[in-house]
Amino acid sequence: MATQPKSYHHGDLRAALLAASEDELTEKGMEKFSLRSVAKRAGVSHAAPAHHFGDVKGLLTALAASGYDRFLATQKARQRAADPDPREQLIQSGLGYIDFALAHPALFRLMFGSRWPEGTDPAFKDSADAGFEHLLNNVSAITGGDPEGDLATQVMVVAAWSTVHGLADLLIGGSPHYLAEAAPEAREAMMREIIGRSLG
Amino acid sequence: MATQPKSYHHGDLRAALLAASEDELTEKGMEKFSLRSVAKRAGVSHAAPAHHFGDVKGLLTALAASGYDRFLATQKARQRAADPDPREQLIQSGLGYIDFALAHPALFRLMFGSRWPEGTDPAFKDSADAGFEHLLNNVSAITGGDPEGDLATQVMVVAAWSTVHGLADLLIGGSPHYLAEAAPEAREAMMREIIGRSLG
DNA sequence: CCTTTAACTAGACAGTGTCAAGACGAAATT
DNA sequence: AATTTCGTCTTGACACTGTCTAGTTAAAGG
Repeated sequence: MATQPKSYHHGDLRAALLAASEDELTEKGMEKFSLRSVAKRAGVSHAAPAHHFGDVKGLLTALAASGYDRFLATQKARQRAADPDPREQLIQSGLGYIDFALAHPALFRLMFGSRWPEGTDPAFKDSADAGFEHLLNNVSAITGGDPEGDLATQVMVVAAWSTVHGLADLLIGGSPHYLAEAAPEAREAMMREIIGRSLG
Repeated sequence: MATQPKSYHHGDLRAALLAASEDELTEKGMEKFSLRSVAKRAGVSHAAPAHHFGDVKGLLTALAASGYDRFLATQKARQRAADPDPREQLIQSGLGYIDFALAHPALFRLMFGSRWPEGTDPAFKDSADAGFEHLLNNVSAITGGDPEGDLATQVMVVAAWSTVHGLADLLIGGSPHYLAEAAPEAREAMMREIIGRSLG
């Protein structure tokens, strides 16, 4: 018993609340999410979260930021284990994008598909921007162009991102059925084909 | 004064509540949506909606179903006004898909990006399925293949849908900035290019 | 040891969705 | 034409929500 569990001061309540929030989100979804239930999970009073996050929006903003960090890590991990060819690297990053979405659907939709997070929050913005920059780097490694000036690079960025993002969001919703219900190998093969096609 | 506005029986409260729900959704977003506020908009008591829709999930399911109907109508309208070439028809349908998402972002995300609607509801299912069948028809008009058996047709269905859906969902979120902030003509040109590319 | 200060609790408040009971008014039955 | 029936809507209550204020605890600094 390295830590006494019931001291008045928690020790790292901020981290505990983030973990509890993610459990709450995973089990109940954003539709049934409750701040008081999160506090109960962490073993503190219902008003404790306010001191660390202000309100529920602040808590969800921090959770989404941590989500973006792990989201990027998932993509990079897949890229490290794959062929270093720039085109293959981008495809692997896209497959990691989709992996994360399917492993954490409610968190993914909190990040991308809701207005809960405060977009102007610095930590949130940094984490979200890092993901976008990673995409820009992956694409410019293929085209050799500047993401800010070169039109072909911009088009490839939008094409790859929208295709991968659309696949992720549709699959979370179970559509289309013959892709969502396909065997993992067949599904990945089809997604590889489609992502590759989007790159021209 | 064709109708007396304050009779005990409303007349068509069901339709009025659906319209009020959409206003509520548009103005406050799903995050601040309130059933009691919807009832107030329609000028009835807070418990009146229950008799027509059961609970809030029932109301949102019906709203999403009506959304799918208009969603499909938006796509068909754009197709009617365009070149009958099958490929151009599919692109126009996709641009209509995105038009609807940008015109009704909260409704679009209620339909595609939430677990609020009850997926097993017959009316909802019919409306949602009609949109999918329309996509299948558009694609098989290009490939000439059977959507259920032909792999190339299936791949094109997934490619087109995910690309268009991803564009719509990203644009609602304001990403990527150089596409979201582009002039309408430039934006449509880029989207045409990207959707066309997804078709191979 | 005493004071300061951050961390957390307790209680109250307005607002939420849902349920039970009843009031209203139109349509159906006699 | 009078009366019953029935779908429609209201009222009031309930448990639960997020947030605010005031107060309690315990760790840190002088």
